[in-house]
Amino acid sequence: MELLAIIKSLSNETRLNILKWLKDPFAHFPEEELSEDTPALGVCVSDIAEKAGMSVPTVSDYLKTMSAANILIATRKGQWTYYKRNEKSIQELAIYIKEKL
Amino acid sequence: MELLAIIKSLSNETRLNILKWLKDPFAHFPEEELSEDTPALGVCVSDIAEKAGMSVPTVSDYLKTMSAANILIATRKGQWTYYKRNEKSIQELAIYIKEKL
DNA sequence: TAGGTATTTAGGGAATTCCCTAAATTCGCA
DNA sequence: TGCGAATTTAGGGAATTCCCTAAATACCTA
Repeated sequence: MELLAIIKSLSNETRLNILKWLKDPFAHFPEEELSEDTPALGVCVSDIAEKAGMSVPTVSDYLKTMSAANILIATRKGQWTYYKRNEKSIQELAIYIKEKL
Repeated sequence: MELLAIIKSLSNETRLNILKWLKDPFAHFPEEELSEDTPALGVCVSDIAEKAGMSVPTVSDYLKTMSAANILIATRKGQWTYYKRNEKSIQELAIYIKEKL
């Protein structure tokens, strides 16, 4: 648990929004971009960039930062990289703040 | 709960340390600087700056940011401003992350 | 009211973060 | 093999954050 790295990875409005959107992709991304694999894989970079209204490279880097902090999980599948939340880490963060911070 | 403001107020190593030090002032500040009022009031700016090894104005500003985010509580007493943790807000943060983020 | 101590406000240089475009890389498929 | 689509890497201008010194303010006490 690198608390500072996690907090920094969340200290930006867009990145915080991404985390929230990924909590329920079906509520936040166009249905035609999603599939039955979405719950297991997450959402691909370009769909997240589109939703964020930002360039793909910027969002790619944001997602990389968040998975480096272990708050997102990346899965490469063919030419796509899918990102989903790391629910375990998010719960650990909550517990750390509650008990240790 | 302004989540982004709270996270930003914690996204710096020194500020995060301050929050941890204030969890147990008697373990982190010289005894002669503390008193029976410490648990109720917290620790004054210059003692925190000294512990952090940073200038008083810098730490004063950090503390102001953290109390603006409602994560610390300031009490002015004479010429001193004491800062203590806002345990309620910290618990709310943990709960928000656990349940809403 | 004058002087001393604690803090805050102002101002600014250095470092970091934000977020873009261009180029490079990765991978699927004809 | 070669083209097209998705992503990542590189490079950099603009904005923000970091954290200092100097000056101003607040408050106490003689």
